[in-house]
Amino acid sequence: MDAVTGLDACTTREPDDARVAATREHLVTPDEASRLADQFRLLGDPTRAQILYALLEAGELCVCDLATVVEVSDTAVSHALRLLRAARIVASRRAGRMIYYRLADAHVRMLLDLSREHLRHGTTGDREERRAGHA
Amino acid sequence: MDAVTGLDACTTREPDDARVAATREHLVTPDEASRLADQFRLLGDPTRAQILYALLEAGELCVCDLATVVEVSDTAVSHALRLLRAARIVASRRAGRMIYYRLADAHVRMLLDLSREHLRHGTTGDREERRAGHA
DNA sequence: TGCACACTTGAGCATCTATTCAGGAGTTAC
DNA sequence: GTAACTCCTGAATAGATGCTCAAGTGTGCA
Repeated sequence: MDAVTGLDACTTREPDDARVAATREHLVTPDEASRLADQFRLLGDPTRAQILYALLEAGELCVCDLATVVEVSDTAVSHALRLLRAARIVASRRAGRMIYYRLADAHVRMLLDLSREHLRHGTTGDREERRAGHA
Repeated sequence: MDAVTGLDACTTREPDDARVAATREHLVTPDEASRLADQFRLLGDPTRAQILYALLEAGELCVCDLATVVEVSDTAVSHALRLLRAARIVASRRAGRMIYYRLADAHVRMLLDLSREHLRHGTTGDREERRAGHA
């Protein structure tokens, strides 16, 4: 299994041992990758995305208003918020019989804003890696 | 359906019309939300996340090396890369019989880096919204 | 020309997910 | 107390997803 000595994995041939070893050195662990994927996956649903962007705009909204804005049932919103709350992506505050939700931290806001700008302004501030036109 | 006049959606009562209308004004469209969700969803799988972070570290890797690093079959990697390529999250370059993949643009790198730092350093540079301790 | 290699593609399948429906919990007002 | 209201929860179902297996494409080498 040692990547440096080169006796491993690929279906048929040995991989580029040095490069594999170097990459593995600083790579996120499977556990970290799994947690990162969990975070991204929660943003990866149209309903939840709309909820989050609505909160990004409004600051905070109750379940009822969120359901109106996003145009889905309040039950669906509640289920969505349950997942987002468990992942600490949103936070809540009770005011009477209403419960107001908001984005939990600046990180989420940055992520949402960054992605929205990327979507809207062509393909964001990259434009590198474009010299040769490969697939 | 007009949010300003307040004759709509919530299961039983009328929502906070002004707030709903104001939010809708600058909100991402359902179509935009859907495309944003598509992007996030592609990052929301442990295998794809590991692939992307491996590319973030290594710069570029062939399918074979990616399979070794991530410890999944080369077929699974290929399927994952197919989706990432279609979404222009990764780009490819052929060199002989190998095909090297890399992250397609700076935006993706920023997104991955931002999220990894957030995961590792507690809950990133937020720490606001923490005064009262609600759910 | 033929074979081996690196990668891709398609089908099949087990698993996960997002919604709806029905009912419950907590809050306010009477 | 009862009633109305906002939101939450659990079960059920239709649809999406990611893997494996088997076969196909394109490249390099003898």
